[in-house]
Amino acid sequence: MKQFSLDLGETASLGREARAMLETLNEPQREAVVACDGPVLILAGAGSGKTRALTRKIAFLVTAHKLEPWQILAVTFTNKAAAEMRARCEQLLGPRAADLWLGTFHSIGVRILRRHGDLIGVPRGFVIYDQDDATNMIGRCLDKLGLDPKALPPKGIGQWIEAQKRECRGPEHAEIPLETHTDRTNLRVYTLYQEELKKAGAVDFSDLIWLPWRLATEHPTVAFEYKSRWRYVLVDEFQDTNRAQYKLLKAFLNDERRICVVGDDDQSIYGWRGAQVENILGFDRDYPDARVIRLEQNYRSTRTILDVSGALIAQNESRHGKTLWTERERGEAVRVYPAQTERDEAEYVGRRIEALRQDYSLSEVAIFYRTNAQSRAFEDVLRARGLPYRVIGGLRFYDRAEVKDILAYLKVLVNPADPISLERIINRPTRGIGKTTVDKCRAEADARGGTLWEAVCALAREPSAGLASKLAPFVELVLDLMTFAAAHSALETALEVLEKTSYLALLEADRSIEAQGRADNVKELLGAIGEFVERSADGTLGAFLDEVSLVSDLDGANLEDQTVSLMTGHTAKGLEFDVVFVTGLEEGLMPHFNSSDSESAIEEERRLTYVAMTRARHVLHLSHAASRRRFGQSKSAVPSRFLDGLPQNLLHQELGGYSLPSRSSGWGSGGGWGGQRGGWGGGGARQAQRPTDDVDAWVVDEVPDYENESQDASEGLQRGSRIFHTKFGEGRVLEVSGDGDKAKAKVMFADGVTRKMMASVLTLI
DNA sequence: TGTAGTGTCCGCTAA
DNA sequence: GGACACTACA
Repeated sequence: MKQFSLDLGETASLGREARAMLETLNEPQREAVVACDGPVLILAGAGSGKTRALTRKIAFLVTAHKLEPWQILAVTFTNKAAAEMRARCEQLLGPRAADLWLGTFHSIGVRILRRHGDLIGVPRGFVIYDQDDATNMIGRCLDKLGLDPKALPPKGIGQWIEAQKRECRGPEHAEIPLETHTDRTNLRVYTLYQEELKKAGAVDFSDLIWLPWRLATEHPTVAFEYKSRWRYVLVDEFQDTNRAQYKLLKAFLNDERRICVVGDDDQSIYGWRGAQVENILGFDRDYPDARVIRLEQNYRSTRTILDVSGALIAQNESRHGKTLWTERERGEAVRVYPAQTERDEAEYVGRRIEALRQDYSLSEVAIFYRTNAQSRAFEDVLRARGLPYRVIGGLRFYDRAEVKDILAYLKVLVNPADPISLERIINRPTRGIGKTTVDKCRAEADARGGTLWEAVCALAREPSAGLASKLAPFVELVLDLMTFAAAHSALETALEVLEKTSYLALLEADRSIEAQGRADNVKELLGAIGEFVERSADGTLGAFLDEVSLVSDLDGANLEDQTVSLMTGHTAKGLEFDVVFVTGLEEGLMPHFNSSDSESAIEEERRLTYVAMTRARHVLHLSHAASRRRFGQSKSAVPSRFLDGLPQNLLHQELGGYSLPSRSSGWGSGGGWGGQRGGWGGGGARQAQRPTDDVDAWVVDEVPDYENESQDASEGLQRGSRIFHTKFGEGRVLEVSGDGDKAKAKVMFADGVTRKMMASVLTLI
């Protein structure tokens, strides 16, 4: 076999093409590219050019070591990252890059299962269940077992099952915990759940990881095939892999052990979904001969941003520890804005964006927050100021009811055994098949031991059952669509579904704003299908469904156009922007309430904050609010502990609305920020103050109520008032009864129908 | 069987 | 503030 090892000193003997792959790299990057003959761990700090090193390495393997692209497996965290890496490899290697095995763990899992899944009872045409579908399925299982879903929330059981699958433990596995009664019940559900999934021809997200592992361990021929194929394995964002993913990698790794993992323990932010920092912290235990390379030169941020974020992450106890440095300029101070309310915070962000607009493109501005719900205030302000923005994440496009409806139709056409999708569409749009009928169909399916679809077909053919008149047309519809789908493209099929079900027509006939939005979403889905058919070599329905099952929040977001980006810190991982706002730096939010119980959870929150801060190239803003609306109520908040201990000389304290209401000036002036955690004293000119201890004393009831200002129709509503209703549109009040919260109004709407409803759902116009 | 209204619970991050 | 379950009524 060809000599695989190359020392740095030997690079002179490389061909011109291979040498080019080493150009303009710094020393550690070059070392990372060249180290090819055994396990390699690259500890890559934020902005240290790891994607650059990875793509160069792939190209180096092809040009210097003459590996075929299909002999290289590269695993990324998101589809977007995979697409970017493929594009960059194409620049280096040309069309050869198309043959690389490059994708997320989940997409590679799908690929393997599609090819060999039948060996472990996964049919070729399986569908992928998202968390929603899986939860529904668990609900069905509880039903069958006669268990009460209120006492045993399906979501919780789902998490338990997911935890087992993360350890590659099937229901029969010896190490399943059985200590408590809950464990034992969960196992009963898990067992049935797996059976039902099998019957349905479906797999869930975690199955996409652990079933391929099972394939490899139970079927040596399969393992052998991939072991001989993949001569080099690269893994990005290794700090966020879970145990099953690591096991999967090892199961397909051959004796040459040519694996290169890249990650940053300081950026591990997915512990809550099973990521094992230990994978990266203990990599050199698993592979004692692993070469460890550190990339510590940062090319992204100013020195100030680096120093401030570095001071934050240095407070974590459990970390490899590394010091990022840069040759870049000192840059501007990090601005800290103490806001009064979340509205005030959003206004500040809006003002700053307008000021910075001269120097930076809006596509280079990002607002980060801890929870998706926080986007609202920013959206309101940006909209009011006419600043274009885009929210990434939150309610995902493919999670919207109308989109899921259409996808459910398509899933049933591919795999009618899928009961979750079938139940979703059986009465949508309404065709008189209600719960009672569906229950009868379920019972029939159980009695015959077959699938729900078989039961529906059988009952449709049996007039004596009394359900046939409702079911027969539905069965005929689905059968027609199946025939159609077999001979047409994914896009044509989707159009046919909409046509035959009148789904879109019904939405368009409904004049309400919601229905219009839903109709738009359906059309957007059609656009996505059309785009997929054009782009993909395999434009089948099945391929499309696979893809949409695995889209992440970032996928499809066009970050280039002239809009401000809003997203959570989690979604921001791997991205960078010139101007960054890290918002909501308050105790309870960042760190989040649910993480306050353990030091390790706090450390993860700190890493999340660190990730958010290190996205910034030039200008970084940190902000917090004295009070924030949660669940419709104002709640007071103190600045996050993460603000303490930042180097004061690198911060610029903005004057903000964060101040005590005048009537309670008893806290005195100046020095009020000393606090128990320290670090905030000293700023004599600072206007903002906070109470040192008694948080509950914080006065919030004077916070202006922006949300409900001049909108509540329950006051001022009278006979003859013109009103607006989100569903029925404009109307005129005929009669008002009751008062206050309980006031009701009789309204004549534009469609000529009179309706009686709560006054609180109406808006005066 | 479907719909609107009401009550209740719950709340983070996500492929 | 929203998702969901339950109830009253058409």
